Amino acid sequence: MKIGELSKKSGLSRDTIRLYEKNELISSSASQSETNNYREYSDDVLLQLQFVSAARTAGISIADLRELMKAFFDSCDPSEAENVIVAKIVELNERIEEIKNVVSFLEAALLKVRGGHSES
Amino acid sequence: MKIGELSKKSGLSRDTIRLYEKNELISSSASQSETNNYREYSDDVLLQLQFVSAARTAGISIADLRELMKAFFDSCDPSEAENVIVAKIVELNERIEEIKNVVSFLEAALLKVRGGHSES
DNA sequence: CCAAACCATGGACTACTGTCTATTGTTTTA
DNA sequence: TAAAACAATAGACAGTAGTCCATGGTTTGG
Repeated sequence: MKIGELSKKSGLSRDTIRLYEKNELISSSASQSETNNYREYSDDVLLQLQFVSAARTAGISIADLRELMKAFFDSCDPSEAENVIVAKIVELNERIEEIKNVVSFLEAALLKVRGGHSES
Repeated sequence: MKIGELSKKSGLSRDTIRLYEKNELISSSASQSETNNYREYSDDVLLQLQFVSAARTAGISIADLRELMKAFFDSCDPSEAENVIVAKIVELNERIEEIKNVVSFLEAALLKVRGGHSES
């Protein structure tokens, strides 16, 4: 498919898709036609974009995603790929804990706001 | 305390502290001295900075933190403050779920990388 | 056929965060 | 008292992420 269709299906703008491609998060091939330089995207790219989109929402940087996507698709060395992925899982679990801490703090603050004016 | 001490205790740079103050995440008072315009920070500000720091690490934006800090300290209307805090808790829990989804995806990818070449 | 819709490219631009620098003034300390 | 350390301010700067625009080429539908 061409970028317009990919844009519609992924919900990402053309510009964003091109940005991701420039950063090697996805790849494309040249169009069949010899007369233009349109890019052709496979269905797999749509799946990849869906993952990338979710990961970006979760706060994973483009640079980190490049590493991940490379590990998924380009790695000649499986153990290298494994290391990258495991490291990212660890990091994300840490982030979950951080967010949980913030949530705990907010819940405590909520109790105070709701009524606990016992001190001072 | 003055900004140097606050910087040491919080682990944030003077510049970052000033940035946060400009964005109303913390506040300070004028120094006792009449001859300078140094700012004076209370111990509470240190606690606030520790929260802010954790929240920034967890990916909460300065703009959102301004709303939260305002809800904590400046709100004349407790139910308004409550709404802001509850909304943020909901949002953070959603973010946790998003990150968990990404982790699940990565774990599945790990299985594939580790050996599961059964299909295709 | 021709206009509308599509595509690629490059660069400008925005917003956000944070750092660094220069300047100037104040306090501390040796 | 003089140097060193500290402070405030403003503006420049850098990196990240994404959008917008201008240009020019291509495809498609009426």
